[in-house]
Order: sequence, then C-alpha cells, then structure tokens
Amino acid sequence: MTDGQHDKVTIQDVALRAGVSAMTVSRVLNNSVRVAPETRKRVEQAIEELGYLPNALASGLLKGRTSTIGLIVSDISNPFFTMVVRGVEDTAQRNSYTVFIGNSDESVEKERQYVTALLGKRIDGLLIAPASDASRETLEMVRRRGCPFVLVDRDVAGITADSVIGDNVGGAYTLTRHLLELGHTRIALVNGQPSVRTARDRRRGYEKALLEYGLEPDPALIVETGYHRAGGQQAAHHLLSLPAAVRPTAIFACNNFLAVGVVEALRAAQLSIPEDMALVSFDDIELASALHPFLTVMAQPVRSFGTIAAQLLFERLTGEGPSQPRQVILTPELIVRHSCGARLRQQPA
Amino acid sequence: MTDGQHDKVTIQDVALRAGVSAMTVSRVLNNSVRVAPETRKRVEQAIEELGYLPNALASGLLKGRTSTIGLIVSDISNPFFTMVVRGVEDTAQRNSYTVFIGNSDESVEKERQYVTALLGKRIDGLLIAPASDASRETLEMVRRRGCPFVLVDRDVAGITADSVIGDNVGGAYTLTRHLLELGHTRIALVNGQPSVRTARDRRRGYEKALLEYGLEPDPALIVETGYHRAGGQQAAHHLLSLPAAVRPTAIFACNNFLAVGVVEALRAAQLSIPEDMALVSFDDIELASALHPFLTVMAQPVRSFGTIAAQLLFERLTGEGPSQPRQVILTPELIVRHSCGARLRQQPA
DNA sequence: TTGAAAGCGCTAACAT
DNA sequence: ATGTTAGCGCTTTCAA
Repeated sequence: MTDGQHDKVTIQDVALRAGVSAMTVSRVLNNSVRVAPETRKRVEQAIEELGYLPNALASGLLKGRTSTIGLIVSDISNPFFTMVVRGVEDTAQRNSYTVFIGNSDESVEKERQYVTALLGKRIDGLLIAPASDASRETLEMVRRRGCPFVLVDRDVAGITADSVIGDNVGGAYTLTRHLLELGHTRIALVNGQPSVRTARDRRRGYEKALLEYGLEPDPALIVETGYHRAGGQQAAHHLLSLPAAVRPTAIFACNNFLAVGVVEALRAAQLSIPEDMALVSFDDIELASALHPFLTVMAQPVRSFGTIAAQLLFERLTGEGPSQPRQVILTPELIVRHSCGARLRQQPA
Repeated sequence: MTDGQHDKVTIQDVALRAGVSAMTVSRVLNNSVRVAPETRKRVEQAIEELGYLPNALASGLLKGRTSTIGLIVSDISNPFFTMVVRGVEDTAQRNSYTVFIGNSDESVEKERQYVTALLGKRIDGLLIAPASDASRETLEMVRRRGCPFVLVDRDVAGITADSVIGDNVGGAYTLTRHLLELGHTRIALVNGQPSVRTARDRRRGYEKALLEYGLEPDPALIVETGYHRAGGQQAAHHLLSLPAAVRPTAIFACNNFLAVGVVEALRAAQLSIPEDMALVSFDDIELASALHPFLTVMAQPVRSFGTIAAQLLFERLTGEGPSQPRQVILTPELIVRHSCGARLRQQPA
C-alpha cells in the first residue's frame, strides 16, 4: 500500500524499519548473493510501506554505470530518424536502459554541446547520426573519455567505430539505373551538402550509373543544397528554369524532404508527375506513401537502423562480441510505385 | 589543448594542478561568488589541460536537481507526437535541460515502469501524454514523490495539474459541421478507444454538431477501435459493408493514423475521395498533406504542444508563475483542401 | 577571497 | 547470512 507521504526515503530508513542493515536492503534490491527469505520478505515489506525508490544517481556514482544511453540525431521530425529513435527506444527499454534524446540540426556545435552534456551525465554509451565530417573532433573526445559509441546512418572520415549505415552508393545506383532503363538521359540530382557522408555516397552511385550508360555527369544538373523541403523547392525551381535543351526529364531527390520540396515546386509549376517530370526519391515517406502511393523510392529498413545500432552498443557495453569495430550495411529496397518513364516523350539517344 | 588522455579526472585533480582547493574549482565552475580573476584563470587552464568534465551525477546527488526532464508519449512515430517531442526538446535545450524520451504504446503498465525508472533517475520534472484514464494512479505517485508534471494532449479524470490540450470537442464539432453544411447526413465516426480522453471529446463534438442539425447520432455509424492504421482500415471496411440505406456518405477519422487506414481501405475498394466517399480527419498529416493535398483536416499546432508544455514545466521548476494549475487549450485550425461534398449525390433531407 | 570538514545515498570490500 | 567501514565526486556549511 504505497502510501509513502514522505518525500525522500533513503535506504537507511528502509533498513531501520526492517530492522536490518543498509547492506541487506541493498542486497535485496540488487538480487545479489543470498538473503534469507525471511529477511527478504521483511525488507520488501518495508520498501513497500515507505514507498522507497532507490536513488539511481547515488548508485550510478558509485558503480560508474547509469543504465542510460544518449541518442543524437540531426532532426527527430525527419521520419527517417523518427523511426530510428523508435527502434532504439524499443531495444533500450527491453534492456532496461533509458534514452536521452537530442537534435543537432546538422550543427556540429550544437552536437558538441549535447555530447558534452550527456558525457557529464555519465551515459554508458552513445548512438549518434553525426552532423558531418566535422563531427570527428567531438567523436574523438567521446572516445578519449572511454564512452562507447555507434554511428548511425552516417559515418565520419577518420573515425573507425561500430556503425550501422545504408548502402547509399548501391541504392542511388539502382535508383538512377531505373530511370536510365526507362530512357531518361537528362537526370538531375537534388542532393544535400557534400560534407555529409550519405550525400557524397548517393552522388557517387548516381554518377556510377550514368557512366556505365556512357553518360557524363552534367554539373548543371547537380544541385547541392540541404536535406530539407526548401532546398528541394529551390532546386526544382532552378532546374525548371534551365533552357529546354538542358532541362532534365527526371529528378532524383536524395532524401524524403527534398522529394517533398520538389513535388511542391512541380505542382506550383503546374507540372505533373511523371507525365511532365519523372521523380524518384531516396528514403520512403511513411504515411505519405500510403496516401499518395505514386512515387518510386528507395526505402530503407528504418527501424532496423535503430534496433541494430542499439544492439551493437549493448553488446559493446556487456563486453560480448568481437573487440574490433563492426560495420553493418543495410540494403535499401527499390519500390516502384509507378513507371517514371511510361509516358516519356524523348527516347534515349 | 584538451589532450586529456585520462579517463576519470576529478575536481581534486584540477584543484591540485591549479594549486587551489576543490572548493575554489567548484566556485569557478558554478560562477558563484567572487573568485580572484587571477585564480579563475589558473583554474580554467587546469580544467582545459586535464580535459576535466564535471560529474553531473555527483552534483545532482548533492543538489537534488539534475537538469533533466522526462517525456513520455504513447508513440513517437506518430507525427503528432514527433512534433511534440521536437518542441519539447528545443525548449529544453534552450534552458539547458536534457530530455529522457519514452514510448508507452498506450500501455499503462509500460508507462508506469517508465515513470518509475525516471523518478529513480531523479528527473526534475515530467511531461506526459497519459496512456489513458488508468494512468491516474501513476500520476498520483509522481505527485506524492514531489515531481512536477505537465499533461500533454490528454488529461486524466481525477487529476488536476498543469496541462496543454487541444480543443477536441470544438475541433470535432467544426469538422462535423463542415460535412453537415455540405449536405451530408450519414456521417460515420471512426474513433479511438473511449478510455482515452481525446477520443471521448472528439465524439462529443461530433454528436453535438449532429444534434444541432436535428440528427440523432447513429450507433451503427460509430466505430471505436484504436488510433492506428489497421483500425482505420477495418472500420472503413466494416462501414462499406453496411446496407446501402445506412451506409455513410462521409467518414470522420478521429486521428491521422485512422485517416490513413481509411484512405487505404477506400482505395482497395476502388472508391475515390471525395466522389464516392467524403473524408475528413482530426490531425493533419505533415509531409503527406504536401504530397496529397486533398484532405480536409483539423490541424493542431503540434510544436506548440511541446514548447508550451515545457515552458509551463520550467516555470513550475523555477517557482515562477501562479501556484494553482494552469490549463492551456490550443485551438486547432480547419484546413479545407477540397470540398468534401461538392459532388455529393444525395441531398440533405 | 579561500579552505576544511561533512555528507548527499548508495555499494564494494572486507569482516563476522 | 548479515554487518562495518570507507568512499564514489561533488557542494553546503562554517571558519579563516
């Protein structure tokens, strides 16, 4: 009957009430060694009666472990990261860990501040989708402090660590090939900043596919902006303003936000997809694809990014698994929801 | 030059290196009282050189404050809560707090476990979207422990506390009226579980609008399931199976997931919106509405739910603001993206 | 302006 | 099987 009107009940209070020492109470709490069943019962009752809740700060201070991990993503409102968070949280909960969440907004500085705060709070480990290659310094600090971490979705030049990333080169290659096979030859790439690993890789896959088809990547058709709607809108707007001779017949949006921005710009220009402009996207768009299921996309196993990353971290924490870093590469899946070139007017050269 | 190869640098180490006492270092860290500029500089240098990072566990234990808050939602992958989380996180970061995140999955038991874990970690306050009215016991425990909390999106029968909720009755009323004014008379309600406050309120608004129009709510047109896609699909499927005489001409989905499920079921049945079936939804669907902008919805100021709730909590923590509980009611906005009855074949009686 | 002592709540390591 | 001691890393007194 947890009636505990008390504010701060300590282990001593419980010990007193149960007529034992604090150590015995501690042993009951931690299920350690053998405690006489009789004693255990008395202690448990005292705990119940006083409404005692162990202070995790105190035990964390002593044990050097907090059963807490940190998770830093660039933007939790990006459906991709939303699902990563969900996956991490599930896995953490199953392992009795709690999760600190933080948004870096692609800012290395904000990210550094977050990491510092979390290290100060003595997290046992960190899951992070690094803001950019400039996150390297921050990660080196994390390593120096002896805090295990796993990179999610993006890795960082110069950092060797456990990581869970998508096959961005392969995915972009497949997506581009899809357009090429449909006869498109002027395919624009609307991408994020090249300082981000995923952006570089997706561009590489795109260029590889073009070259295989004997096409030289055209700088005029490559727009590097940021992973957000406004970037997609502006990029599409720019591409539409190109002279007819160079204007693309297809657009490859390198992420879901960019794709949405492109759709908006196309609609504003009264152009329809895919009749007037073909569009494919890296990353699916969760709910949206159910409502508007006409976009061809490269869908990543989003939740798995979170669950697997968390799993790697926990194995690190418990000392299981190999000591050298492990890199998990998750393969995305091409979802063809419409044929991007069915009504393509221009035929391949 | 933070070269700190050390693992655990304590305040003592810094004190030693700077030739002062630990107290002086502590004072420098906390900017408290006056420290000789000369001394301060020496201390700061020692901190830098050793790569010292204060242990928040120790200071939290002593001060009884951790600069940490908890946030529990039913499902972070629901775009509504995603934005709430984002709003909370932004506000927290601005106030130098970190946020523990947890998903209850509408389970009171999971919620209770989470709350207990967080209280053990001595959060300074809690933001929570309660799983249901049965969360009451858990919240009473939180209160007994003296941990301030703010209810987000849902309140709980029998609990008086700071809260930030939407005008669910009013929103549902307006949305229903919209359909009525377009001539619909057989309007189905696809709702969540009545144990959840928002579901009850949305139903009330719906019924109120019907009654004002002289229509008696028809139990056959009210389906209570859960706030998820599968529920929406099943509900729509059921409604479509009704005899033509009773079958609705419009569906009111009480949340975004339900709306998506309904759309899917309608599409499977080869029915188009709004020609064959009108559809309105409580809650907008972020990215989706950009791609498929043809759904009439009641959009809530989602981010504000988070920022305002966090604000209320922080004012509570700093002792600002009135001591009696404050209830903030946020007004949703009707977004008419298409006319749900423009092509309605049946005219009102 | 600075320091010394005491202790926040818990548990590891050693008794008994 | 249980208890005693000491101390995790910091800050709140109180004193100098």
